Amino acid sequence: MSETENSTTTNFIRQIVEQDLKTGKNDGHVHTRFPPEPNGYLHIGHAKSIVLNFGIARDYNGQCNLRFDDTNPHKENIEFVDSIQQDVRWLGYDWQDRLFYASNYFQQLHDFAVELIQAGKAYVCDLDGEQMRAYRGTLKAPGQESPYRSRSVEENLALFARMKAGDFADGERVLRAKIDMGSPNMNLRDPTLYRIRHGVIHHQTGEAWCIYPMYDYTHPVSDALEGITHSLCTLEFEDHRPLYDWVLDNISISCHPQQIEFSRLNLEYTVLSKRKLTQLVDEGFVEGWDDPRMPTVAGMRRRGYSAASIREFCLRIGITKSDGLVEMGMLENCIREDLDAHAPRRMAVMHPLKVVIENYPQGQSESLTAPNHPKDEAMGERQIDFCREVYIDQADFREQANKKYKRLVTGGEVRLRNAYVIKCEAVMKNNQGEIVELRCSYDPETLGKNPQGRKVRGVVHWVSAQHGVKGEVRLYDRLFNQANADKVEEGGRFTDNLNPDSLRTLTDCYFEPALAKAGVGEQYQFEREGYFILDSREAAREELVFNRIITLRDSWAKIDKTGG
RNA sequence: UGGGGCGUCGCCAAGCGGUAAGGCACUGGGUUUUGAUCCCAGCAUUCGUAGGUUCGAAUCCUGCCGCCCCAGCCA
Repeated sequence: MSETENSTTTNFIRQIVEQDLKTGKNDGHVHTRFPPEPNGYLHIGHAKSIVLNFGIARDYNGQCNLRFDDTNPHKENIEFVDSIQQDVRWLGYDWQDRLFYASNYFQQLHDFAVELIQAGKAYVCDLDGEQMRAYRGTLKAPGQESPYRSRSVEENLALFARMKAGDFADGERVLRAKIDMGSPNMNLRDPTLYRIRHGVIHHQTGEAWCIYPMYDYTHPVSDALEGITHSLCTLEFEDHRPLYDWVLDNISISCHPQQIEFSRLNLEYTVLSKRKLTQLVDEGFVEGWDDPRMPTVAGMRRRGYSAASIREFCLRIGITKSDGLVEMGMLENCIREDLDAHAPRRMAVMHPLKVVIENYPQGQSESLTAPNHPKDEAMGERQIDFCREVYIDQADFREQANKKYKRLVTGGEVRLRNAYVIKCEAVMKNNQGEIVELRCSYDPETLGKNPQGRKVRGVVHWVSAQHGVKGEVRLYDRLFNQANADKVEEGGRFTDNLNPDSLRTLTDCYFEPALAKAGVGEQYQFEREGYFILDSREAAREELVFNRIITLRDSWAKIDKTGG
């Protein structure tokens, strides 16, 4: 697809980078990083950050590291570490040999902490969580200094060593920065630097450590150690920046990256917080992290979104500091644009209605040729079998309708896509009065050309009853009913907003024979219906199972609804 | 004693003192063996608001209003 990448794309962060380059800051280097915590799967909000960080590195001849911010072992695991790498790669980015873990720096982090203690800028505090909260003050009232704040350097050194040695239980003591309990910025009221965590096996360091550094302390040090020039993060870290700078100003390290914040992505009809996504998975509201309805990279991949379309989306929404709620239509347009250009066309009938073509010889069939793409001849063609009995979609026939309805009506004509024009001669019903079959005739002169003297406006897709392959289709709709899925009534839960009809399964579908050879990861357009992909988890099954990625734009639906 | 941010079309977003880009959505019209695609046209006299500075303000200044974030030993 025509990615706007690196052409017109600019944003305030790129402007800062360009300015830095111009003034020779950082010796003309650009070095970014994408630093996820491995406590869940990546979602489209992460994709925004990935596209930003790796994109800047690529466009300004710099580098971008992948770094796991793995300082809180009991929320993290190796499954997440693996999935994150897979997802970043799938999105099209390469960190080469620069895969890092914050835990790589545990020793250095420790040594810098000792340095802070020696400089009288950090102390061991015995207050428990509740006491600490009380001492911290409130948003409007200053905090009180901890009674342990004035311990001697020697005592702090000894205590910190004992923390590290495992002499204390979880929560018994922490190491704190000595900054300002009266600061209007809560983050500067002697923030915790280290806490004690026993009995957890860290996915990288095992049981080597029982003290773990906090994000606010770890992040600036990790960035500096890696020579990051621009440390990009989301808006909620804005008031952590003074602490980020404090850490680097008070340890013996020369590199001092610039933290720049941008707004996180909010998307209509879904949630993008790891906490909530975790709940959806853990409480069984969805099949898993890769459920096709999930806004995760894994879910979107399984759903059939292309990496290019996700990248394009991330570029189109831009980077700013204002928080917004992006319409789904924006994302949908990106995938439709990509798939329209690249997906081969096929025919599939999802609500079959049998059509018997009475003047077509019994037992006969023929192989018709159909292009794989209406505009791109290079995509070739395939054979489609035609015979006396075919299926069309129930929605493509009405006993009677006004002239706005361009499909088949009793006594009317319609073209079978890539085949002949047929005319409905009779409607067969069962005892309940339901339509079960159509009796039609076909005009043998209409293959590849229009009939003489009359216009046939409608075209419908079809599948040969004799040659078609039966299978399943899963139709996905928005996961939530509310555009702002996070917004809940007093006392409610965000899961109250879940759309009960986000998944519909159709088991009585017919696919044209060429679809039997569909491979994992191949997207198709089922003409007049939408874009589909084989479900990767069901690919081993004998029966075909397709996921609907997205419908085609449907202007008929609007006309029909307004009384067409 | 509160602090930090943000307000430009329905949504996203350029704009950086010289007279409101673009994309999505939407509305018309054309082409079409997909009611798709494609093409063409339309869509902010006005930038949260009230003042001020200026020949000139979305851009600078002041006040007001609205929204978001912060009181984890989470990130």
